[in-house]
Amino acid sequence: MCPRTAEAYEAIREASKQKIMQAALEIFARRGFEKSSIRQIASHGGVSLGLMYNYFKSKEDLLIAICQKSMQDVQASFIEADKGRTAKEKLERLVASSFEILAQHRDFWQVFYSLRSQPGLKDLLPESFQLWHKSIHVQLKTYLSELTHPNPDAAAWLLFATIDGVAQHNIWEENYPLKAVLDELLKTYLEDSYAAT
Amino acid sequence: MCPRTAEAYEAIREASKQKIMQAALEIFARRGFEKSSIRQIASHGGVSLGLMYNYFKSKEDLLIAICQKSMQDVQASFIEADKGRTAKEKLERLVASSFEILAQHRDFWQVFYSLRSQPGLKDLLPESFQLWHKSIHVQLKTYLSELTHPNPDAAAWLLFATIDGVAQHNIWEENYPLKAVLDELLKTYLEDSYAAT
Amino acid sequence: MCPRTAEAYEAIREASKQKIMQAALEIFARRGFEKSSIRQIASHGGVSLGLMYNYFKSKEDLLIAICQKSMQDVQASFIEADKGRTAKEKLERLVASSFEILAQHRDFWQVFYSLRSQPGLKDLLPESFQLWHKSIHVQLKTYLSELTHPNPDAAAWLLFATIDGVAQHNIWEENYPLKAVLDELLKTYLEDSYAAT
Amino acid sequence: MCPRTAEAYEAIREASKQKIMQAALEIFARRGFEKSSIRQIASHGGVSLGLMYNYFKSKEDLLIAICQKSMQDVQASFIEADKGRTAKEKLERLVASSFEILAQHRDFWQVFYSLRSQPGLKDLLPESFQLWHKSIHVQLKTYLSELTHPNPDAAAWLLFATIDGVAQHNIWEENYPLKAVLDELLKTYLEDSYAAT
DNA sequence: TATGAATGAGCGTTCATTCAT
DNA sequence: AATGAATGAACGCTCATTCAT
Repeated sequence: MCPRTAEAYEAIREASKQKIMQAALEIFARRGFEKSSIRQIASHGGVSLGLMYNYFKSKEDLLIAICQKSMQDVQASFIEADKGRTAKEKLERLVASSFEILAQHRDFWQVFYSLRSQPGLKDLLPESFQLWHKSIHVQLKTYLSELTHPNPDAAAWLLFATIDGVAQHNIWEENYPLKAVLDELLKTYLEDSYAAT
Repeated sequence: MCPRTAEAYEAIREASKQKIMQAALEIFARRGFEKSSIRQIASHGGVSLGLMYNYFKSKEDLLIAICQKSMQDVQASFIEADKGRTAKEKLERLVASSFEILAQHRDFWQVFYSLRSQPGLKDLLPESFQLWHKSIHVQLKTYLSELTHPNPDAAAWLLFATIDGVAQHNIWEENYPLKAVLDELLKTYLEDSYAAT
Repeated sequence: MCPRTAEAYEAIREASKQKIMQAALEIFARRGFEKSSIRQIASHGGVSLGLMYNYFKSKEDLLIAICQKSMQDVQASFIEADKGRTAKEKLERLVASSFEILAQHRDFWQVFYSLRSQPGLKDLLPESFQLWHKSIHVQLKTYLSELTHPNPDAAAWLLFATIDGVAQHNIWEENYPLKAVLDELLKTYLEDSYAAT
Repeated sequence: MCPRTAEAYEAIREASKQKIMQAALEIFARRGFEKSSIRQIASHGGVSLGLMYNYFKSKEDLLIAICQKSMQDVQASFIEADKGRTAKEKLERLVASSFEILAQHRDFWQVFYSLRSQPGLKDLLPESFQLWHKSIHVQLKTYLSELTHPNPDAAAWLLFATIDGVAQHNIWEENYPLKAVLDELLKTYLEDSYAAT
């Protein structure tokens, strides 16, 4: 009753995995990790309850898998952003692409921000998130150094916090004036007034 | 007909209430609202499981009571901050006092930020939080207008996001260079260069 | 702070006891024994939670006390009914007084009937209820014998069941045509047709 | 892709459902609905605590399911009873079948009567029970009309109360002389003396 | 591979009861 | 005599997880 050609197995496995992860991401974003049940995810993904455990050890394991996959996408986008010529252009690109990524992966960011503020869950994704945080700070610091900012380290932290804050306000607040705020952000941080101060 | 006096009972009640609220705040901050159980809170507070229900209708009611109490403290501090003479001084005080409050009420802010990012929980505290959000934006906008900022609305959103972002990074990140970042923040937003641009 | 003349104590005790029993009877009738809480009863009676335990060992003990007191009232009324001259008159009086008692002690009967059908609770009031059941049957059988009923034992059971059934329908059913049914009852059981059959 | 067939699952489901319903009926009858706990039912049925919730939304839902199933059986028996030729025969059959049903579904009737007398629970089964009550009265009234009873409405209420009362006494009283009482009942209500009076 | 019935630890909550005052 | 704060066993219920098929 269930013969399969061997070569089809891997494709089926991958398809099921993706289906489950996509369903889980949507449910996690909509209801939060704690309040999402495995049943809801399975039902939303159109698979059986037990199938999930063929691919993921546990609910937390599923969350980790989703985060790692999404982080890869995000990282890829960031690397793309680094291709500007001048430091100013790079910074502009970085900001612009950050918010494009935010729009494209809204569900993931929703989940990401709620994970980051939930103390218990932060420890689940220890390495990647911490490393990523650091790397963003370093990247920003580099750009600001190239722009001859007098205090690139503190300014990089500040800019990072600003981007983070805007991103979150944009997610939680409806009708957030994102464009105006980003314009203001670039004006504030990219005025070539550093030499003057 | 010789029970305790009414005042004695009131004192006992108030003490127990505070003990429970304090214990709950610590547990909520440490583990998140959803993952905190009544049993953990009771145990941490050194009271029995059922005592909470003498004072709070439910776990959610307890959360609301905690938030309202903490919000009062926070509001009081903010009002204090408004006593500067010039707009610049007011803004400086607002930023300074915000982070003093953050340090003094770390647990509450931890809980606040995790509530705000959890989809379901945002609706629990609808009025006060939303109003507060708005009022901060308005206050910042007023200060920036007084400082003749060319685009006070967008700048107020931006500044708000920055403060929010710094606050969160300061909470999640150990050894966050808060002082340097705040200096940079004030330098960035309080340069009296608005007239010039 | 709480001096009392010794002679007043007993009066106070009795008054409190009655207040509690009356409150409990009303609550039990309205919500059923299981769903009534000690808190509700104390609150309804205007006394403190703990006072009840000065007078009654437990919730069940309170129930028993109420039933015993009410049964005494009921018994007294029944004895009164036995004062007719002829058997026919006695039977008429018994029926009439039964339903008067029912109307006067509605709350008790409500409780009584719900107790009787609740298996666990039947055992709480073991003697009085059983004895009372038997004595009613005997009394009815005597009357019917005097009326030369050919099968007084079965008829007494039947009449008892009828009275019981009418009483319950009258309690649960709104707008129950009690008067018409009782007329019919008397007509059915008191037709002097026994000699004929 | 080789799970059990859909029919196999359905059979398993039905078996478990029946097991739970049967266990619940027995426990409800023995201890009353309120005093019966899900744990007792599960234990008595030899299944796990949570299994009930795979099949029934709640404890109340389980009760409703049990009542509906039992009511169907009861209704079927009543319809059978209506097949007599004369009104007298129909009435005889109705009474006879009522008490056969009572004997066959003793647990259900125990539960039914305790539900009916418990104030809060009466509202749980609103439609079917109320309708059924009415329909019995109507049916009895019809038979009595056909028997040219001078006051069929009151007599129908009376007969209904009698049947109800006998049924309950038969349930609560051990060694109840049911046969004799029923004979007496039929004699009382089926004497063809209506024309004479 | 895929299914979903079954489990049971743990949750929020209630409430009869105790006891220091 | 009277109070009500405090207790904790037990409740109905949820849900991540297991496993026979």
